[in-house]
Amino acid sequence: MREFTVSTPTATLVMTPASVSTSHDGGFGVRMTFARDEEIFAQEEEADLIYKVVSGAVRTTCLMADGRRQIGSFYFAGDVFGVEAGEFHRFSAEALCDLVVLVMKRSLVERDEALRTEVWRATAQELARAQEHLLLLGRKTACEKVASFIIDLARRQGGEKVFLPMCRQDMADYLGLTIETVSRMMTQLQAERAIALDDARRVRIQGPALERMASA
Amino acid sequence: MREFTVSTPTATLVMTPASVSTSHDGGFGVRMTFARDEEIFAQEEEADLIYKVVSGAVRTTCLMADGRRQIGSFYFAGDVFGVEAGEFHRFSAEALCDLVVLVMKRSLVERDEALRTEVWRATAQELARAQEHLLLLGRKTACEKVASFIIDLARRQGGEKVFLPMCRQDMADYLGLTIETVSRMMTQLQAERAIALDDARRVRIQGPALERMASA
DNA sequence: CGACATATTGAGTACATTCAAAGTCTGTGG
DNA sequence: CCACAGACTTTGAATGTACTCAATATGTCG
Repeated sequence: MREFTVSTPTATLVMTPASVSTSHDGGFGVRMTFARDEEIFAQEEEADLIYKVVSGAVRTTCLMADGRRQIGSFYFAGDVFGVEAGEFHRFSAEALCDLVVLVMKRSLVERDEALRTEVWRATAQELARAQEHLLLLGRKTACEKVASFIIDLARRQGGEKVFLPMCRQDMADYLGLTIETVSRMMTQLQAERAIALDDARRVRIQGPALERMASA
Repeated sequence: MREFTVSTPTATLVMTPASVSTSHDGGFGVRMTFARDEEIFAQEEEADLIYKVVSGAVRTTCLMADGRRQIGSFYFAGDVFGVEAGEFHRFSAEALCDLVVLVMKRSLVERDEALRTEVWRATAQELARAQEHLLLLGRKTACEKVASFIIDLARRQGGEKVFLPMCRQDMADYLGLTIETVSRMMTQLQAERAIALDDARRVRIQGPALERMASA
């Protein structure tokens, strides 16, 4: 169906003394960088590390045997990801674009009071996001899904101008749609003057029309 | 669209000395009971309590302005629910059937080491469930949704015989379908000898056929 | 038994999909 | 600077899965 560059995280892991920081920024330890589409961890892989985005963006995806794909979430600067209830990752994580993260051993996080609190907050926040996502997937129309998605990104980026760091396929796999449908809805939102497109990835929200179409 | 009996929790809150237990069972404090379809907490209500099911079952639901409904999760004996990242509940919670829960103040949980750990584990587990639910809603067919749902319940109940404590409307709102489609899929699964129905709520899983249809 | 809620079945429709083609953007090399 | 290749996006036409509306069946409780 689609292909992914499967390169090992270690291939780009920077472990020079200069790249290792031991405190600040929540106490997360090692800095790592990934190129666009590189895998950070794989589905079914052991989950002994916890990550925090410094810059760039991440998607987590679940791939079914026949190639169907669901994106669980997108993560941006400041977001924590990779937290699991069990021993293994249930989704894989990939860099949406060039990425810098801080990485910490799960066992260390569990021992440190402040880190544990931070990770707990992040987990609860992620659950809230997932629940919002459930409503979107289960009960919203294609148009509402796309509108909600743009509004969500706008909130996270804090402005009327929204940059979409992901391709249409990623949007589709997040929204439970096809690329064609996403594209059609973008066109429709433009026609209805809810958004304007500078190019495929640069959206401007035009007044309150989009909010109305999202049925938040 | 549909109606709910909106009665206050306090109406059935048992606060006699006999019903108050202070420890055991994870340290959750006060015992409360709810009748079928009673509301435990409401969407947008302040989230200052955390709950644990003793017996019975719970559904959490999000209601849109136009009546569309999404069920976030079902909770059974031993499950913790009502945990929020923010100050308010984003879903409401209702008793699926006669229900007994243990209730504890959120502020107390946050102060107690053992409780905090238990609640954290429950939150991470709930996130994992929600992610599985995302895949189901976003990428599975109606038939796969119903098959997966029955298998999930079977795992939680631990056996070939599955009891569905919820009505078809609740199943539909969990699976992002209509009652008619759920009903048709139940009939289809029967026709294909994946399940047998003793009555609408008593399902027997017939060998490995159902697993195959779930595309887990 | 009759009344009401819940569940199933049937027929026609609609929304999103599939398959196909055309258009746009980006980067590379001449 | 322009031409070309490849990836991504948009548009078009036909199809199909799940939905809506309607009727019937089953179950439960007075």
